[in-house]
Amino acid sequence: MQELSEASPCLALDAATPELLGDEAIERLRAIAIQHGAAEAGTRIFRAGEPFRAIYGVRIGAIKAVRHDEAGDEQVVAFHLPGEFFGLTGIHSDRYVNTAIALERTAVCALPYQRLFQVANEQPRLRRQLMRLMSGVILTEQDQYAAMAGHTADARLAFLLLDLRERLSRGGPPRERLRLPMTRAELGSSVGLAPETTSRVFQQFRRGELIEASGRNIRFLDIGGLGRLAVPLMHPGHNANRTSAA
Amino acid sequence: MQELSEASPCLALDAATPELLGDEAIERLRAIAIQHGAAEAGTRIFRAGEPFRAIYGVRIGAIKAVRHDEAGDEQVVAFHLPGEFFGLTGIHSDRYVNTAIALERTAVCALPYQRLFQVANEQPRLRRQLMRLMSGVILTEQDQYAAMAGHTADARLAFLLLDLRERLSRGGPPRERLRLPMTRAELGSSVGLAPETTSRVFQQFRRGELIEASGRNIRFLDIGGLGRLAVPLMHPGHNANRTSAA
DNA sequence: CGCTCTTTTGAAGTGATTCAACCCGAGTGG
DNA sequence: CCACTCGGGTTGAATCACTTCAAAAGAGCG
Repeated sequence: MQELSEASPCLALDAATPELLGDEAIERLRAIAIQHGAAEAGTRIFRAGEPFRAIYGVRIGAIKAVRHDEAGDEQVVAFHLPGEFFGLTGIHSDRYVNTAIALERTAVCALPYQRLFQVANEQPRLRRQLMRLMSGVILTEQDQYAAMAGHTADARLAFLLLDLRERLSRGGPPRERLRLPMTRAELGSSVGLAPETTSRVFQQFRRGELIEASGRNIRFLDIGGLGRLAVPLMHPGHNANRTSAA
Repeated sequence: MQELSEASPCLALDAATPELLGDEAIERLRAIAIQHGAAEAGTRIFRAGEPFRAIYGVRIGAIKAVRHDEAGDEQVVAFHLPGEFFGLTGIHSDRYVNTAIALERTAVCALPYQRLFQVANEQPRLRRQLMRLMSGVILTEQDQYAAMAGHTADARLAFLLLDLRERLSRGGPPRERLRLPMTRAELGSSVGLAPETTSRVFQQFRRGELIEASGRNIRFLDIGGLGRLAVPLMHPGHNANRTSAA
């Protein structure tokens, strides 16, 4: 389905890298990046509590970042899609705080953090990009947070679907059809809804002719309509340079 | 009530600064920091959409970061307490995305971002601390996010109260009594609850002998009990070096 | 001392969860 | 090739939690 060879987005630190970082920085990054082979669905990239060693980038596929309560049920904290980075919270704690699990056949690359910062010490522009990257993650988190707080299930899922549409179309223009890498349960969990509720809202969207959906295949019929549902929580400058955290 | 002169926490980039940064970095930071005088409750430090110029630190008082939907009602995104930094999302967007409002008489200091990064360019340890700071913000956001998703009003507020207790006792041991700088409505809004619900949960906590509360004055009677309510979403390493974002 | 904003309380309404059953499609083995 | 199984998805009915609306009591501030 998806090619395992591809212009490595692992080096696309945030948006337009080559111009922003300069050729030398790119070369240095390429040298330290460790390309991992394809991981099957369900593979854990790292577990909560493990010592922090590297920041990861998604090349192809998709990752979910989850936390477990002691009952053992998992709560999805974020999704990480191609071109995005995860594992950033480890910088602060020296340990990963989430567990990262592949949702489908997925390839990631690792940027070992010691070496990454060595390079950053010599490359001011890379430093700037790293800061922007982290700031962007904070922004994304806050958007998600605001999207959840005190809004209905429709609004949350409309927001999530539009968000995923944008991120899954990364690079190109937003796509009308796409295949979601996650289950209804995971979709719901990420915005604090039960799987049944998620399913019901999907039905409602179908009846309202907002989307077509069979299984994980989605077709967007009425972006404006979804936007109107999600609108209470949108804000300007909500677009480009999206990245996720772990 | 609170002294306006005090060892400036504006320079306390994250936890134990002097050892971590070195005297020179501290001196440089002190030189660029702009100490603002006391701002009355209700003062806006910056507004969403304004161009990003500086990162702010709270010296005394408290700040709320809010977003407005087009209906005009505000949603609290975060609180910023003494020793914490805010305005970090501006790095990514070149504009502030939230509005920062003083909750009480509050003094902040500004670290103009151009100069801050000039200093960071020459001080590797400062860079490291900045990264850690931002990583910590991401972590905090995720904690809040996880705290909200699919949990009851009791759990959310128990979590919030314990969090505030820890942050308001910054430096010293956790205090048993404290004065909350925000209203019930603001407390509730920050975790996605209506003010009435917040009030009712407070009553419930009182009846359960978990806290005493009259107005904004809180006394913690049973930390363990609160912890048990909030527990589904706690995780280890959740403590030190807290910071907030805007 | 009176005004206003905050907090509290009640009662009714609504939206999401829960529990349970059923369906569907993919994969497996007879 | 078909029956079986298993996980994910859908649907219904009952319950529960939070919100909403309304009203009154407090608290803080001029």
